[in-house]
Amino acid sequence: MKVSKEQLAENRQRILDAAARLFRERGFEGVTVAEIMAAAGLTHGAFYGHFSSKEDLIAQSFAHVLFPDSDKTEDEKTMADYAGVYLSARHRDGPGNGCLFSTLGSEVGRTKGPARHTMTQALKRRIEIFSQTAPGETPEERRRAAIAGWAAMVGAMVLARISDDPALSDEIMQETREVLRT
Amino acid sequence: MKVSKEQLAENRQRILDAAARLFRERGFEGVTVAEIMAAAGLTHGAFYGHFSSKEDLIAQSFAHVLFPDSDKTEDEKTMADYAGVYLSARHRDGPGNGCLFSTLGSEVGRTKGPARHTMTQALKRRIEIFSQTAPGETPEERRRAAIAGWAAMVGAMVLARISDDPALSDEIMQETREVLRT
DNA sequence: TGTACATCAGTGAACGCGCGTTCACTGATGTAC
DNA sequence: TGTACATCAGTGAACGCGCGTTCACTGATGTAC
Repeated sequence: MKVSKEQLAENRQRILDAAARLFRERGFEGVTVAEIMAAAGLTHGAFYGHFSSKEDLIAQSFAHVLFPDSDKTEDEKTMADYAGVYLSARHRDGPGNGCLFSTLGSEVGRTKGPARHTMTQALKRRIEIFSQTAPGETPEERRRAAIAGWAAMVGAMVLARISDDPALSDEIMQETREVLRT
Repeated sequence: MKVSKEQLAENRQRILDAAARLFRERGFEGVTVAEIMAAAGLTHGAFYGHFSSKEDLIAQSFAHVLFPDSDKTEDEKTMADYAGVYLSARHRDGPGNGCLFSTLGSEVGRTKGPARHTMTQALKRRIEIFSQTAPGETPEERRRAAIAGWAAMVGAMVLARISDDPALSDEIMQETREVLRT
C-alpha cells in the first residue's frame, strides 16, 4: 500500500529517530533492523526502500543527530554551563537522547566510513564552539582548555555510566563539573 | 587428545590473552569464539571446556586484564607521567594492548553483570592511586583532580581514536597532556 | 470534476549465512598395580 | 621400573537460532484523459 509523499518523508524521519535512539541505548549490534522498523511503526520489509543497508542507516542516523536539517542557532552557553547539563543524572540515565561521543565513541573509533567522518566534523565544531568561551588569555590557551574540557566531559560520562556504584557515579560527574568551573 | 596439566593452564591463559586483545581491538560482538580460539592456537570445540559461555569469557578476561594474578607493585608515577604514556600515538594505535576504559567503556556502560562490576573496582583503584600524586592542597582537592584527570585521559583517548584527521587526533592528545601537567 | 490506470511504499514470508553451542569421538596423560 | 587402563582436553562435524536482506504481492496514491 503506497503512502503519500508526506507520509513517506515522515516515515523516514521516524526510522532515523528510532535508529538514533536505539543505537545510543544498545549499540549498533544490540539493535536489529526489525526492531528499529517496529519502533518507527513499520515492518522490516520497508526498510530497504529507505536505506541501502544497516550500515547506511548508521551513517545517515549520525548525520541526522550531529547535523540536523533544522540548523538551530549555535548555543552561546559557556563550557561550564554546558557541562552542567552534560554531566547530569538526566543525561547519564537517558543515553537514547544524549551525546553520541559518550554512547558510541569507542565503537566509532574502530570503524572506517562516513559515520566516523561525520563525527570528526562534529568534534571539530564542538571544539570551535567551546574555544569561544573557554578560559584562557590567548586563543591558543582557550582552544587547549576547550579540547581538554570536552575530553573531560566525554570521559566523565563514560566513567559515570560504567560505575555500578551510584555514589561514585555521581561523584565523578560532580567533581568533573567542579573542575570545569575554573 | 588430553594434554598435560601445565599445557591446560597455559592454554587457558592463551585464550584469555587472545580474548582480551581481540575484544579491545574489535569489540565484543566484533569477535567470534572461533576466532579467539584460533588466535590461541586451538579449535573452537575446546572452548566450553574452559568457559561456560562467551559472556563468561568476557567477564574473566576483564578480571585477567584489570586484576592480573601477578600483583605487580603499583606504579608510583604521577598522574602527569602516566598521562604521557597514556596519551601517546603508541597507545592510541595499539588498542589491543591498551586501556579497557577507552576501548570498551561505552559498551560496558550498557551491560549489567560481573564485567561491569570488575571495571568499577578498577575505576576506584585508579582514582585512589592518582589521588596520591594529583595536585591539590587537601585530600579532597587531590581526589577531585584525580577524577577529572582520569576522565580527561579516557575522554581524550576516545576522541583521538574517533578523529579521522591525524593532526586533530595528535592535537587532542597533546593539549590534554599539557593541561594535565599543571 | 470524475474515472481508469500506472506507480510504488509497505507487507510478510522466505532465504542464506554466521555464530554460539553441543556432542561423539580421539588419543595423550597419568594413575593403579 | 614397566604395563594396562581410566580419564579427559582437544577435535571437527553438526545443530538451531537470529539476523540482514530479498521478493512477490497488496492496495492507496496521484496522474492522464
